Amino acid sequence: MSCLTLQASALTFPAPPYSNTLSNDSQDNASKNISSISLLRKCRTFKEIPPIHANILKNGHQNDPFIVFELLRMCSKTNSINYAFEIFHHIREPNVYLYTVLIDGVVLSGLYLDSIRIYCQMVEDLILPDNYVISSVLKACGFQMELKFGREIHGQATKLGLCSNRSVKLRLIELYGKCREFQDAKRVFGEMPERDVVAATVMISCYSDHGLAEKAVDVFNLVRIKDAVCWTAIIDGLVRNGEMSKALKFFRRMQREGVRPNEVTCVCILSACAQLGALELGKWVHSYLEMHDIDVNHLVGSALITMYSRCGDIDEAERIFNVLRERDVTTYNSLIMGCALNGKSGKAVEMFQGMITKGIRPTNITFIGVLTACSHGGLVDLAFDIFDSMETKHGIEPEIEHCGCMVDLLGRVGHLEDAYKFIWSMKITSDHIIWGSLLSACRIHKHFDIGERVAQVLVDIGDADSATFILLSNFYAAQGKWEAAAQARVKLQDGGVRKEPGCSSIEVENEIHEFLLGDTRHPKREEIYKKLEDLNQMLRLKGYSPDTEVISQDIGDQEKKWALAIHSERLAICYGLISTKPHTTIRVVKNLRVCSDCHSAIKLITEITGRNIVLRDRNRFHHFENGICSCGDYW
DNA sequence: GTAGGGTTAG
Repeated sequence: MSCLTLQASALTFPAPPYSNTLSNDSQDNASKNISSISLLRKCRTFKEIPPIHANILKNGHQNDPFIVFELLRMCSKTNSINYAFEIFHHIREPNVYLYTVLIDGVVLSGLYLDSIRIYCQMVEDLILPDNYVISSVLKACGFQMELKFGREIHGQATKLGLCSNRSVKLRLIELYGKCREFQDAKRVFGEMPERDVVAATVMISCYSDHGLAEKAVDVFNLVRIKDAVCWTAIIDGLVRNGEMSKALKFFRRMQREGVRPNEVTCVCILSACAQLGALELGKWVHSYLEMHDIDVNHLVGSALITMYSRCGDIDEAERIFNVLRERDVTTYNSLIMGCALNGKSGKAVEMFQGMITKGIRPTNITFIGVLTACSHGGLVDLAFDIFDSMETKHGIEPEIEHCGCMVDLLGRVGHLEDAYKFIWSMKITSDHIIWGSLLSACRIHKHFDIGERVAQVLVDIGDADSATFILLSNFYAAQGKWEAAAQARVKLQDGGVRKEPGCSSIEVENEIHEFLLGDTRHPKREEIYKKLEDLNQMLRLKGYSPDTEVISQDIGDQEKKWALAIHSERLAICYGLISTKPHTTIRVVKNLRVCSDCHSAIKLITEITGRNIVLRDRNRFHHFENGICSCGDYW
């Protein structure tokens, strides 16, 4: 057997320091064994384990494989893998059961390479693998994407006659699926006696992981009796591939077919609601959780907080946070980012400081949240303090996203030269996103000299995407350099990259209605455009005149005014005005940044109609009320 | 007397 391509170097197995007096077979010892085992099985936290372990040592049971098995199992269940290693090192002759339970624990801790090494050690010790240990090590190979070694294990399993085992087959499908070897995954899937719902679920999530949502749906359709987990896998796959409407359709179908969603299903649907800004559906899921007594653990809690905060209801997000039974870093991350997006910078910083005081360790995501908050709130000094503390106090190396927050912040407050220097001083390589963010700030602050330098860098680094060409085009257009602007547009088309069209959506009676620029596809288009015309007249009476500078194409003034008036967010707002009750809040989600002209127009629209309007754009929330926006015209 | 099916925040 040649499985030693990976060295068993990380782990050594010292000789046992204990004397090897095995317990005798007396009735007394047997009952002690059973009581240790049942005690261990009752453990819920790690701190209960050492006293029992001490007792086992005292009674000389440290070499009883059944007791040690239970000890190791409890260590991995209570997330104490180092203690498990310690125990394992002292076992004289570990058998396949003990190796398996250790490998499982190591896999659970995410130490996939270590678990593979332990398996190698086992084979070196001439212990014959069984289907359980093969399944365990295959799981490690899948998560580590260790295809070559995984194939070797597959070969060993075939020689040992273990490949007919269902668990082994499931793990093989998972291994090949995670490694994008779908031919092999399908071959094993086809060998399964029936179209197995669990195997199908594995296939579905692997296809979804690799962006192959259609293939995932094909597999899903093959399954005759679909359970909640299988439904959840396809819904989650669609959500993660950006197919929100399809995901919601599957969710409705799931309920029509009488399959009860579980808490994981709810997390996935809440994530879809958060991305769509579908508050009504999100609320429905929330009440569903309450009605069906589904446990709101920290993941469900985080999903609820994210849903409410991304739908603009930050008060409800805070309320959920406050009543949660368990709060961990994920719940904090969700609310910190929620506060940041909703313009509550102070609250976000307060939460961040609070979690540190409570001893909860922040993650890289926490810093993206709190730095975004600083950026949106213009808190320069505080942002630098926090940014510097990442490495010095928290041992987290800043990534490009964190640097991006800093550049965004310096750009917003008009410190453009500082931002420029900051990018050059970064330890990590800059990208077109960070330079693009600075270019955008240069355009807003009309700092064309720095902008020209930034534009040159962007052209030089040559990894520009469609958004970059649009930024460049808009930058030149803002200076009236129409030819350069047009050239950037030509490059955009030459590169075969298309501009992401501006799209706004609004949820009315549980339906999501989407609008593009000048969209005329909606069944109520006539009423919508009539409303738009009425509003335009009222806007003119209020002294509003369109700021045509924001339109960067070289077209006539009259055309520019029209192009602004039919921006997708205005169409969505008009649909909201005609289809919802007076005084209710209108909530619109836009995929791009709102332009300054629409921003001014919407402020006036809240004055004219007496409605509150909540607009979520690509970067943040704008809560419009009585002619004022929560962003303080600073975004 | 030792043992597991798949799905989860940003």
